[in-house]
Amino acid sequence: MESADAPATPHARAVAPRRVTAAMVAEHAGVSTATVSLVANGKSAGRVSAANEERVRAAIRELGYVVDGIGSSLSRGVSSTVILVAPDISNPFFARVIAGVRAALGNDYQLLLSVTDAGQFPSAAETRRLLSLRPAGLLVDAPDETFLEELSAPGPVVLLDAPGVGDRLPAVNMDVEGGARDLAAHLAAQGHRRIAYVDGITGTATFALRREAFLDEAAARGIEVPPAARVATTIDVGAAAAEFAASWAAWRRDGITAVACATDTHAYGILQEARVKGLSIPCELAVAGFDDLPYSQTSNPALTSVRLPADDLGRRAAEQLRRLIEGQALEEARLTLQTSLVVRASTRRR
Amino acid sequence: MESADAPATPHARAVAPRRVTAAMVAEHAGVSTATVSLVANGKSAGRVSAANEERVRAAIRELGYVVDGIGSSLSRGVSSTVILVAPDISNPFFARVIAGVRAALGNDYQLLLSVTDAGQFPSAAETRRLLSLRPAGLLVDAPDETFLEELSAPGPVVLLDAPGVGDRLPAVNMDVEGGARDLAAHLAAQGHRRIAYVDGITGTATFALRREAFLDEAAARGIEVPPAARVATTIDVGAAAAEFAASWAAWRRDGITAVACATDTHAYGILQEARVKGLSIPCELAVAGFDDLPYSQTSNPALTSVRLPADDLGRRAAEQLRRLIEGQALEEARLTLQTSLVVRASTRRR
DNA sequence: CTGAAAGCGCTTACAG
DNA sequence: CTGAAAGCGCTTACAG
Repeated sequence: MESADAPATPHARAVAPRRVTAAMVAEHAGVSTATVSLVANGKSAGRVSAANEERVRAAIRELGYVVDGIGSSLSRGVSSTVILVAPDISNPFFARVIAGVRAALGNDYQLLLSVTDAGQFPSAAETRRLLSLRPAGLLVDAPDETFLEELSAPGPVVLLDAPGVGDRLPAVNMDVEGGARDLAAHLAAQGHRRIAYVDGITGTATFALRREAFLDEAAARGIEVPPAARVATTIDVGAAAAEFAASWAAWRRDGITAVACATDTHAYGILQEARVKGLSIPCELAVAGFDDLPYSQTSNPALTSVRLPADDLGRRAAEQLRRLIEGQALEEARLTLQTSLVVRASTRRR
Repeated sequence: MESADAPATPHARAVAPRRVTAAMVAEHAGVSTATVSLVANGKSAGRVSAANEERVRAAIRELGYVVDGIGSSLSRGVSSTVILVAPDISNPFFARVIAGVRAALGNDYQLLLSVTDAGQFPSAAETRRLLSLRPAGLLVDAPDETFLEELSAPGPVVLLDAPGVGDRLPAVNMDVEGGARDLAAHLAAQGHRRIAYVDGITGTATFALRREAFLDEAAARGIEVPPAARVATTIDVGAAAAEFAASWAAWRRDGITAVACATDTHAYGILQEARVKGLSIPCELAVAGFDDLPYSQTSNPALTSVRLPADDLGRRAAEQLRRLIEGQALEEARLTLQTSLVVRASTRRR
């Protein structure tokens, strides 16, 4: 666009200078672009003389050269981007998952998130466009089967939090089942015999697993969860509070003494509304959740919760993906991380 | 890598087939890749015969061709990716901002998020790598001056929620100042004369603005906010609750009758702890926040809050960015969106 | 309306 | 150790 005979402005203007290319670096250093590429990518060991190496480094520094991601990707056939596809971004749990992913990816890969509206997944068309960016790998959080079917990614994929979904793909899951059973056992030990269960309303696999395991273990320990005491709301404090406000009178009559929730967020809603009703917790009503969000330590009363290893989930998934990207075989294609029940004041009667 | 004489498998295998290129489509349709490019990019009007157009479309369909983002970007000099850089992902407010951005971007641009740990911004090196992906444009949420200084993006940039920061860049802000003044006026009208202020602890510009405007308007209306009643915590329910628990006795002695918070999240903490202490809200203590998160409608009592137009913030910023990307001039480089005070039970004494 | 060809910036066998 | 050259997949003047 600019005329070619305009005087070359080296790095006089700090603002939006002409893009610095490997060719410019090469000329500046008096070497070929091949040498520049080797040095810039840290592949120079034993292949570039110390003198040239130093020259190239100096030129890179002076000109402020950064390897162009697009050119590099086209040439190598793949970018160094890892895309994390996730349906639920506004979740403190998810923020910690991301932190884990970033830690494992380090500086070698660029993490980008593709998110849609709450609970949604990208459409097939969106996914294809994502893949056309040639990501080095894909991380897919809490996917549904439909999404996985139309995914058919050509490269490495690792699922996170996808119990029972996409069985042929590598995945990192959490033992929510074990956590659910621990919780049921704990409530049984505290003497509860009739319990309510507040579920999530999305069809995410992990919720079904939490519920089924809880109900199963509860039944095995002589706890009843009457059909009228099984409800579901969106993952929202207010929605859970409203549901509890509407249900509590009947539940009380029915002899309910504890509420187990599919997420801590639901539990916060129960706590809030129980306080409004003047219920003493845990004496009149015990409350427990899943996730062990940070706030569960400071809520009043502190919330008993099944601790899910969010950071680890992200970290391990990213580690697996790296192995795949780097062509290594996975020792175990599907990992399941431990969970643990954290008992706090909201259920501790003793 | 594979030997060239391997039999071409057309679309027999659904799983990870060979990447379909424009050249393959061209051959299939009996045209040149130039024609394929024109059709695939919707630039065929008046430049491709109806017959060829149809042939190409058929071939695209049959082969499942998708324009390669990398090749396309390299050729055009820019990708169709918009990168949203944000320091605070786990925030319900931010989820709505993203929804607005997505709505405005539509299918023309691919939105990718670059996030770091809470409150952090990408390092200069990370940013350079981001830019090497040649994004069509950059959206930067709640930036600090340092980040903007080292940014120096070559392409279009629009800031969101960056009051008083990066004055030379286009931005979309919200009139938090007006909202803060409305809130102070409302509390004055309700008869409060001594108020506490709970601030955020990050140095984000919007918080400083909220606080200064509130304090200024409060002073103008004869309200005192004693130094001992100005505190700051992280944006966390538990942290705010703990702060209130520690401060309330002194505040009460000091005659404090209301607490204004920099975010609704802070306010939730105050509400929680006030309930624990058995305070009647709003009679003994009025509480208000900023953001008007969804939960503020259903909290008990419902929370008075300064409503910030999150969707609009995202939408308008993305619209501005699109104009910039498409080479149009901005009518107004810096927009300020209206805010409004939503009065609810937590402050309505009347 | 159409296609051959140049070029985007890089990486990587390959020959020396 | 080094560089010339091919090639990644696409877009876009350009000539016809």
